[in-house]
Amino acid sequence: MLTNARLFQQSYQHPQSITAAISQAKLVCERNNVRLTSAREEILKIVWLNHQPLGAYQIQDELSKLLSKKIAPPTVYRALAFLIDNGLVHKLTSLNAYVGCPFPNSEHSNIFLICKGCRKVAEVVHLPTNETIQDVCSKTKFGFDAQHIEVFGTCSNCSSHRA
Amino acid sequence: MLTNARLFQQSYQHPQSITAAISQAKLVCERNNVRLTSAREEILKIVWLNHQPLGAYQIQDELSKLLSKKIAPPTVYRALAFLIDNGLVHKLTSLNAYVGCPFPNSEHSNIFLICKGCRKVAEVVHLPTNETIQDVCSKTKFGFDAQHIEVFGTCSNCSSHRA
DNA sequence: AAATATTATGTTATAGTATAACATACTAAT
DNA sequence: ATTAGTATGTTATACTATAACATAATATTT
Repeated sequence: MLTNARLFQQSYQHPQSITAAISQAKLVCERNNVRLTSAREEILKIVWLNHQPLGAYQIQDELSKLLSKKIAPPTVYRALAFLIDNGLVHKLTSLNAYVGCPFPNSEHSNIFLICKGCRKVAEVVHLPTNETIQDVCSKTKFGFDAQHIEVFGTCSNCSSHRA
Repeated sequence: MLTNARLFQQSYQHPQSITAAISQAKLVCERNNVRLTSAREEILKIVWLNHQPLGAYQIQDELSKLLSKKIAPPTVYRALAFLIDNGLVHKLTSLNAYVGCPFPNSEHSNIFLICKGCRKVAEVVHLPTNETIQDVCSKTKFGFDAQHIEVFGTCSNCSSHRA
């Protein structure tokens, strides 16, 4: 099982993870033969710098501050669409918010653990869950394309602190 | 495994399922000690009459036609919130659309099979998937509250017709 | 290097989704 | 009959996202 669930721990401060994420993003873009432009890179950084998923208009504000100029929504949405297409960012549909993908290279099942306490979100790759979903699809003769799983609850840090 | 996936079949025309859904809804509301008012009941019918998930503003239009008067968004959203709270309707967050729950009485895992061809959505209750998700939660010490699973693909009817 | 094609961004306007706030009406329980 | 609680009507507005068209940057061909 592959996960970044340790980000739920207070001590976890994603050490050099942003720079690692950016260099990995560069590799992904090279492989996909697409361009990681500065706007896209800045937005990826902004998403990564925040432990909580960000809304598009929060990203707009951050980018606007960073560049000291007005940014219009299409700029943000276009960059997000690009990042999502290339597996670098995910949209959490129940929150209308966006998070950086911690393992853009792996095939993944997109399980998101969303903490109601701290609002942080961890992603998990879990093959057994993929298999059970495949089982559901075969039983219903449903041709599988993609899945999106959001799990709501309380992370370990929040449950120990607010116990 | 509990599912209404047969609605994907063209022949499936939910026979008396709307009236069954309404009477079941009445039981649920009685049990929960809440009121299924006429606005709520009409909206539940509207959602049930459509095989495809409906957006809130589509529901608004339908209700407006049905009652021959203007309906404002809060009326729809309040009824939807009520129906969702009582497990009678689900929101598909990736579509911003709403569907009737075929088995409001059962504890369920909320797996939605969303067909890209006909846009119909089936719901599935599948305990093994629940168990794998529980496993993910215990491994990450994440206190489980709820889950929402959306699976995208092509239903049997669409894949046989467009093969 | 210049011309062209392709891709990305800026800009304005608007579409689509959802809720706040307050007034009124209905229902249930004294 | 009065009151408390719940539900609905109404208006305005907030939040989320995209269409459409102009401009700029990059890549490709000549």
